Amino acid sequence: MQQESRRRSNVERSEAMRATLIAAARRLFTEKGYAATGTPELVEAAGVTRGALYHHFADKQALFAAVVESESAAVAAEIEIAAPASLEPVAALVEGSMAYLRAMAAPGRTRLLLLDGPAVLGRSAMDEIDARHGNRTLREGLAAAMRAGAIRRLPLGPLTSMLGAMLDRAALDCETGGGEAEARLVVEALFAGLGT
Amino acid sequence: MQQESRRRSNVERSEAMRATLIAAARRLFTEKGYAATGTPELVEAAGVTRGALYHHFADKQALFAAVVESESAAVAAEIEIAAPASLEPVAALVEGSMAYLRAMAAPGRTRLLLLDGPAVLGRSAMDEIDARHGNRTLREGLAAAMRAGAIRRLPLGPLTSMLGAMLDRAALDCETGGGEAEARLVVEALFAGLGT
DNA sequence: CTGTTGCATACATGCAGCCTGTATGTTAAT
DNA sequence: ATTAACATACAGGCTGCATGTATGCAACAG
Repeated sequence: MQQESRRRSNVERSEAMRATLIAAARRLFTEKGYAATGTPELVEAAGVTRGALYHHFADKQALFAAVVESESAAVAAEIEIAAPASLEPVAALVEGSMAYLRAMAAPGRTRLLLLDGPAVLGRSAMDEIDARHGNRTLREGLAAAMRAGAIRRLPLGPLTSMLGAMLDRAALDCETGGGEAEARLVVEALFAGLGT
Repeated sequence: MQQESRRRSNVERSEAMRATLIAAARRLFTEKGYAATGTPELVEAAGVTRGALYHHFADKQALFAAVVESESAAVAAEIEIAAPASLEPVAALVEGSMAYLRAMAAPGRTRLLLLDGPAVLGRSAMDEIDARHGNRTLREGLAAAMRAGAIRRLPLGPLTSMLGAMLDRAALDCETGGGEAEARLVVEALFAGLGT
């Protein structure tokens, strides 16, 4: 009956352990933040010991990075569903932006990805992660809109970076009471203002 | 000769001690970040003991908040010099924005105010500080431009917040090699796009 | 094909060092 | 004399590592 859990290949064991640790870490990091979450509490929530943690991850920060990577990918996936390439360029930008705001409304995501992430991993490391996920979708949307002549031609890197930061901030504002509708007004006005 | 430093009123002693601690803290927090700066090292750099620190500040976080408050005020002062009310509204917005970027180029300021600040003090506390300093100047500039009919009427709170975040991000990008000239292009385009 | 032998991997436990916050002691101002 | 300003000593917790143990795995012998 417990034969499957006893007789398990090493790679299965490792993957299961990593998943368990990442799941527990995501829960605690999103609920209490990075600094307030200790590794003793973390492994106790996961039902394992600190030995397992430090076997699979170099340090607490590496586990945090794994959680950030995972959540960042989940957010990007939600965006790509809401803003398919079939939409008109500017509409896709607006819809993708709103999908980002909805995705970031998941409890604790803003703290994990926007507050603790940059402070713990540093801006450059977060940029590298973002470039593969959330910001990539925005960059592609902007590039498509420029190619179609729907918005002005501007330096793509800085523009993506700055508009992304604007959306990050909108996600934070939505969480602290700011209405999503008002954010949409501003987003639409800014994208419209970029029109040729 | 040392009479002045021996015979000193208590309020003078306190103010001098607070200033000494804040100065040392600013240096270390900007050089190494909040988490990597320990209070033993901090007081040793200031030439005092930990007793003095915990006499004047509730905890390490409170000292950090004092440093943030001080730097934030300094940045706002630099902006108000560069963007006087005599300028035309949109020009004042652009010049104020560029002054903000230059002010944030001081070593370590971006880490202090944009990375560690939000993570350590929380978004709401940082907002409360910003509302009295950096973001206040932007809000006033936007309100004036709206009153003059130079830009579209949009919800002032969200607009200020999101444009401020955009400038924060531009400051970070400038630090990691991104050219200030490119940032200016984007800033000018966005403000121009807001024009009526 | 099967049992055993040797090694690598996965994990548990215990330890050392550091840091934070507080409680207690001492000096100087009022 | 009383209180404020600071120094010193202490307790608790946390991180990372080093050591110990069990389990999977591969090769070889019989």
